[in-house]
Amino acid sequence: MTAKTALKASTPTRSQATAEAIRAMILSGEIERGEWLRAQVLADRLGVSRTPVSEALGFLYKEGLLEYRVHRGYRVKTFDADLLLGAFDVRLTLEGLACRLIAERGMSHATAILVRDNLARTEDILFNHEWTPETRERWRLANLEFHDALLTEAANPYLTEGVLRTRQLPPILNSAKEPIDTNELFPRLDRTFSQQAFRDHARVAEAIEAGQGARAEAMMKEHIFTTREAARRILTLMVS
Amino acid sequence: MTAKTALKASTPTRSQATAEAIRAMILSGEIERGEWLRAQVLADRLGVSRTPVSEALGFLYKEGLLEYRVHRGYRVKTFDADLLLGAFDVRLTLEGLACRLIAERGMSHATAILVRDNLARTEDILFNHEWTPETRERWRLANLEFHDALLTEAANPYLTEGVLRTRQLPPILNSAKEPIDTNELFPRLDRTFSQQAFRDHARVAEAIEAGQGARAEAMMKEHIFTTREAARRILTLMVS
DNA sequence: ACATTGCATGTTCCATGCAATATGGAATTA
DNA sequence: TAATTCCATATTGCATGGAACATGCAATGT
Repeated sequence: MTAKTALKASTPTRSQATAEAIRAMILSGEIERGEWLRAQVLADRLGVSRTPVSEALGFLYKEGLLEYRVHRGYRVKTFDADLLLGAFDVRLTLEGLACRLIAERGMSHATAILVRDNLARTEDILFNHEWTPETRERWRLANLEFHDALLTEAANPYLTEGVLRTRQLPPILNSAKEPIDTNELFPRLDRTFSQQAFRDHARVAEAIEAGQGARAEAMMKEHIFTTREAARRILTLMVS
Repeated sequence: MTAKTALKASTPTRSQATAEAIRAMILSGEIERGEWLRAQVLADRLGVSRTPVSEALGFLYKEGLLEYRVHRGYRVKTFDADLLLGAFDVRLTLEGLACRLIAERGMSHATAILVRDNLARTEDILFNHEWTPETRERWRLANLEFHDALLTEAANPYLTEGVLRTRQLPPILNSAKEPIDTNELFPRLDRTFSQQAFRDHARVAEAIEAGQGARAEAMMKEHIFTTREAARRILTLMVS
């Protein structure tokens, strides 16, 4: 455990800063799954009182990151394969819906530009550079940007919120003491996966621009389904 | 404003009881849309301190019922037609997914019994009784029970949570000072709508029991789409 | 041995006082 | 008059102490 960590002052309230700090602790594995979170301990560690800690925990609870028991407090949610796969089911359904809606109602010019640029950058990363942890991270961020751009374009808070919730689980999965580095395990497979993902993205974008709603939806669902299967394989790896 | 209201002691903590009390105030129209919620006022009215009120407001905010501004507080979220229709888009997609998953993996015996019983009761309500506000309310509860049974059977917290969020909006819609009583406006239309909903339910159940995933999904989506269109008509009624 | 009851302990839950700040209008200026 | 600055005020945000309560263990009884 690190000593008293200073909170970023960039967030307007201590509660929000505290929530982000605790979230980071969970995702980094500093706080383990199933561990009870004591308010006083967190408050001391973060240099705030128990009040903003309590608010932050409630916030993360509503986000689905923690579980709660009256007069016992909060702890990092534990989950099994069914829960993880279920999260992917919801996610692919909702992101598929987003693509169809965008295709049917048309994409804004700004998003169209962003998506095209994103695809060009992603292609460059994948095919003009060596596959190192650094390029892999750049690819991961570009990948996220693509999905976020479409979510934003869909302009549906319920859809966005639902997707964001399902995204919490996979990072927790990797927050184990010995996170699984797929790139180290299967560098070629990992790169092939990324290239396939890029081609999926391109086809989704093509379908949207052509106004092919059903195709855009199906393609996005298939795209995320691939990730779902990968997650399942990793999960079985961890269990065995 | 009523005098100091005693909170139900049935909930384990004051915060939760307070959240439910405030939710009821919003849905009953006692608190109007766009109105700022002052913590001290609510605390006095409910006979608690500001702490549980604050927690309750944060809770309802995360549920999507309120909006929040730093150092200003919370107020009942205002919404437009796009947001409401978007909520229905998400809801029909997710409940459709639930039906498909259940059809594919098979329904538990307990749920099968419950669904069959629910359909029998609903049919009785609709075809063997006069259409009064009282029977209408009984139908509404039976209708809700059907949807909840399938949500429970799907056993996917992300799906359930997403649907519950979308359900918050329509009640707010009716929380205006002069709620729209569709039954009073169009009693025949209202009953016809309910009967159509019943037949939809029956077909969904039939498809699920037959293991027809795609049909179950499509039928549930169509079923909720009908409600979506009704909501849209009501909304235009309110604006004009 | 096993179940049940009572209790000590640690933690959450809540009340309250003070500090921080967003806001609306008065005072000021061009 | 219109725009701008400044400030009083109301309200939230936060800290802290004490009440309430779940839990695990020891004592007691069957």
